[in-house]
Amino acid sequence: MRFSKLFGKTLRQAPAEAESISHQLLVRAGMIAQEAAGIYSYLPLGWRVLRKIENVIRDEMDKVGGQELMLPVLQPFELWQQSGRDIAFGKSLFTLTDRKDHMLALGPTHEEVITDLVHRYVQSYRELPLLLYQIQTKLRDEPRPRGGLLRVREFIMKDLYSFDADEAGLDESYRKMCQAYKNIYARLGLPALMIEADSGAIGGKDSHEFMVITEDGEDEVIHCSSCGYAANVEKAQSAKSLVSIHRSSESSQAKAKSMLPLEEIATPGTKTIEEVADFVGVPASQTLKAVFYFADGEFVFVIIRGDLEVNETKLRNALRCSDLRLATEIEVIGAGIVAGFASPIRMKRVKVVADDSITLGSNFIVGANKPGYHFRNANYPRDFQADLITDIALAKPGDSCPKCQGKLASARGIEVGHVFKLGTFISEKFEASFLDNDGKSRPITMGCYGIGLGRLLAAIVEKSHDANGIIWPLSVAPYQVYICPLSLDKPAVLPTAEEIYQALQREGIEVLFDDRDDSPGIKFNDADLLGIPLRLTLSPRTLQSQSVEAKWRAEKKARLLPLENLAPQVKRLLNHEASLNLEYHH
RNA sequence: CGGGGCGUAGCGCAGCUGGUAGCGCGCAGCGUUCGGGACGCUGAGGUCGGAGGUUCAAGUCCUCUCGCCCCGACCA
Repeated sequence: MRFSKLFGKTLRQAPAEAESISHQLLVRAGMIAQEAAGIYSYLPLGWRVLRKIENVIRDEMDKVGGQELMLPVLQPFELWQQSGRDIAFGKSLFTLTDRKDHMLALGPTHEEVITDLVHRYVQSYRELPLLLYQIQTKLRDEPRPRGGLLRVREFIMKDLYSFDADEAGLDESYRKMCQAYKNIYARLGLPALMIEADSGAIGGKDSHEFMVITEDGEDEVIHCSSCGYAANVEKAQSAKSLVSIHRSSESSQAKAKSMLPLEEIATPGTKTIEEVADFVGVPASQTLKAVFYFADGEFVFVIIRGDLEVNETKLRNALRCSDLRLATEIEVIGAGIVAGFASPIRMKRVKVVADDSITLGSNFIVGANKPGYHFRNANYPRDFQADLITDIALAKPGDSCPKCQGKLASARGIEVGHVFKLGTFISEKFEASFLDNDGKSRPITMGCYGIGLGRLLAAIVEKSHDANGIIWPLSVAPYQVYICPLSLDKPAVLPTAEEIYQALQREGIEVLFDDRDDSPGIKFNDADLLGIPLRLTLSPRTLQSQSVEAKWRAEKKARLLPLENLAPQVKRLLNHEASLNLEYHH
């Protein structure tokens, strides 16, 4: 490609709205252009990168036996009603009506369509397992697109669905897919961490996300440096026992003995946990905190140890509700609760959900549901009950690791892949079943596996750039070589560059030829901004010694290559680099 | 949906207490330059996001509206 003919323009300054590094660099390099919030065009350079990423993914999917197909973007709305996910997706689902007033959804994902399809084709266990995938545009009306390509409303995604006869089969498909994902990230030069993830209120049992740790990421990852435990904060656990060894070895009888009689104490003007704890003279972990929610319209009293925070994702899952919001103070009062002195002990009957932390301690301070009063020595279950006791606490940096008691830390990450064990939830809704070898009908066990291509592209830029621009790994670079002739008006420069351009292309090398009559500064800066891996510079100076200068984008130093037989030399350099990368990753 | 910010030339911005729009980059032409964003001269490009209002007069003041960005809520 001749630079002078390339559609797209490099910018010295990024648009003001570009905040994240990847957004700035991709726009400045002329790779993407914004159309509306969360809607982008890929310009020729960006599209070349995207197609390369796509081919790496396709290659790895095919290697594990995936079969590529193409499902429709327009989906009958009935399919979403059938799975019940029209409600779960809510407003994120783009819908429209056709000329006959028939409602259609623009596919945000394709479990419904593919399960409906598989249900019509698969009858026997002999046809399983099955791995079907597509690489296609997805549409989601995200409440808040952000960060350039990091979160958008229209994006290209590879989604694969696995269909197995049983859990064991699913486990095997899941394992294969995780390995394939790791291969993909390795080939793209992307350090991705596999972490435990939340699978949502109607998801299956296991779910993992692949995270690239970077400041511009929008997810929070909680991880332990001593044992490698890592999870999305939505899912992460932390050890809640404050004096773990002592307390876990304590018998329940000893605990019962240590319970003191419940006692009402005056705590005037103490509304917050800090005020109460200070007033009474105990740590926050010796108090109980009450928080109030509406879950699908039902008032819920949530109780948790005073030093912990509620993890709303966990709470939503525990309640199996789709809509969860904090109750307003007026609603709390309306439920007969004395705000600031709320108590599970002295109140009218409402649903109570407790964090399991309340079972780990004893003799807590808790509200008395009476203005200006708290109880001392509240103990579960002696003094109050709960409808549900489970882990609903938010893990925080500094907490103890649930696996090894090491210290947890927090980091920001970009989710570059998400895999789920769906189980039979969706196949049952669509009656996607098969006959096993005993002639019995059983639902197909499903898994789904997604990678967003644009986000992957952005993540690569986030992780691989310097002050001058992008540094593409060879595997996805829009071009492999950048030919940079200087002083075009001097004899031999342009004709020689032209010859090299032709010769490299004959070797099958992808070349961007900077044939513009511009100053060296402009050319070098653009070459750096675009991030083409190998730059070949020729000028009257290098031609004097019958050579060109070769420089890797990622390196400082350059070397001279003789003009004689240049193309095979460049080919060898590129092959060597490619093999180094593979070795490094495997 | 809550909070904050911003819409003036392709991009980055200036334009105060109202007086009829400017700078840098980029773009076009000519000339001089040519190893890390060179220089001179000439030139093209704007219904100041939109609608309504106040005023002799609105980019500037008022009302409404649309769009974009950030934080949060939300998020298979």
